Amino acid sequence: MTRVLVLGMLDVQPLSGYDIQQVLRLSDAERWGGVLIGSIYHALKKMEKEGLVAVDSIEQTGHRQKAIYKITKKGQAHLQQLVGECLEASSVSYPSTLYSGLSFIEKISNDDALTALYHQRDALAREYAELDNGMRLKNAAMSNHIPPMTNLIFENMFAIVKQQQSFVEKAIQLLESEK
Amino acid sequence: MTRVLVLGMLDVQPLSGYDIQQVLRLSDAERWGGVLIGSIYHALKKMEKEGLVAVDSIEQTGHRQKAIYKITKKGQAHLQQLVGECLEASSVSYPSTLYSGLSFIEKISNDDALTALYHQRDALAREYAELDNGMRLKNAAMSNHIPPMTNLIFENMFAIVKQQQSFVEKAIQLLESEK
DNA sequence: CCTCCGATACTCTACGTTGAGTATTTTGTA
DNA sequence: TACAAAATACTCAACGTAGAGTATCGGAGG
Repeated sequence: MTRVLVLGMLDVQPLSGYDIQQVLRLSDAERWGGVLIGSIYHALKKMEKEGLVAVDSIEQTGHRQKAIYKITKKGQAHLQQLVGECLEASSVSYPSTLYSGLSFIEKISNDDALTALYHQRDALAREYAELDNGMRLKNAAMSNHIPPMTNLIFENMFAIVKQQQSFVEKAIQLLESEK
Repeated sequence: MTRVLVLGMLDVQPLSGYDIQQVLRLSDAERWGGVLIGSIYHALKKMEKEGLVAVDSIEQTGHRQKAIYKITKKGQAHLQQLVGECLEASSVSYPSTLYSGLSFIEKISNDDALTALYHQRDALAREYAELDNGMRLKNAAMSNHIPPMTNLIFENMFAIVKQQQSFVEKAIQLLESEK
């Protein structure tokens, strides 16, 4: 997945590892992608060896230098391959840590469990607020003309968070009723 | 997460790595957990070094032997810690591979994209069917007395798959309308 | 003019995951 | 009873992730 993001960005224009990190940070991909610095540089190095990307130029700034990578023909073909795979592979992702926590919830006291789930609820509320804020910013930046696919993704993210909120709410009610 | 599952199971009774794999496979945790063999043995070895689990006994069968692990006092404390963390950490998980595929969907032809998304739709339908089947089996095995928390988890899984299905449907419609 | 803080650009190592691979034992079946 | 297939039990190396750590550079305030 890191590879798709990195290749996809390099296909627009040559970038350095740091640039990629920045663009990712500013784009909404940061929220759902969660790709960290280490993975980006690793992917670049790896893909360079595989001939999917190549160093375009090296910019010098005093004693510091940065490598600008560009995508190769082979890399573009690989990108298409990867995009296809991403689209067709089953995409359900369950909140497995929460599930495992709930599965073994009897291992801790009812009170401790409730406290933890209240934190969970707060975290979800924050997530929702940040998402909302992110979309407002995006809307403002694009003067209310967000591309339809991006919009679909946003809507899906909202739906996922909402679903998770109602799930946690039910779990809390269940625990509270057992008091 | 592997650790919670492994510790949680060992807290019920001593098991070997292979046993853990089997129990996981039979339980519904296999569906959402997706913990692989390698990870289990790795977790066991690691936790043994940390004093969270210990070898309870070694069963000999001819020239083959299997190590039965048990949880330690320290491990039980750690398990409680972990369960708490699992419950309180924000649990939203977005389908990031699908998102990245959709983000770069212009990199492939409209037709290829649609073909891939039809596969995605099929995969989701299969997932739904398997989930349904899994719950029926569970219901039968427990003679319709599934514990409420397990039931909540099942319901949440259904909701997630359904949400994903409607998302993919919308994406498909969007692409078809652009033909 | 200096200095200190934050941005820039990347390195490095520890860690968990993944699944193919290995070797033994049991089971079905002819 | 003999043989192949399946189950058992685990090993191992390659790989990606993670994020603390290192070092340089630019600019704002004293």
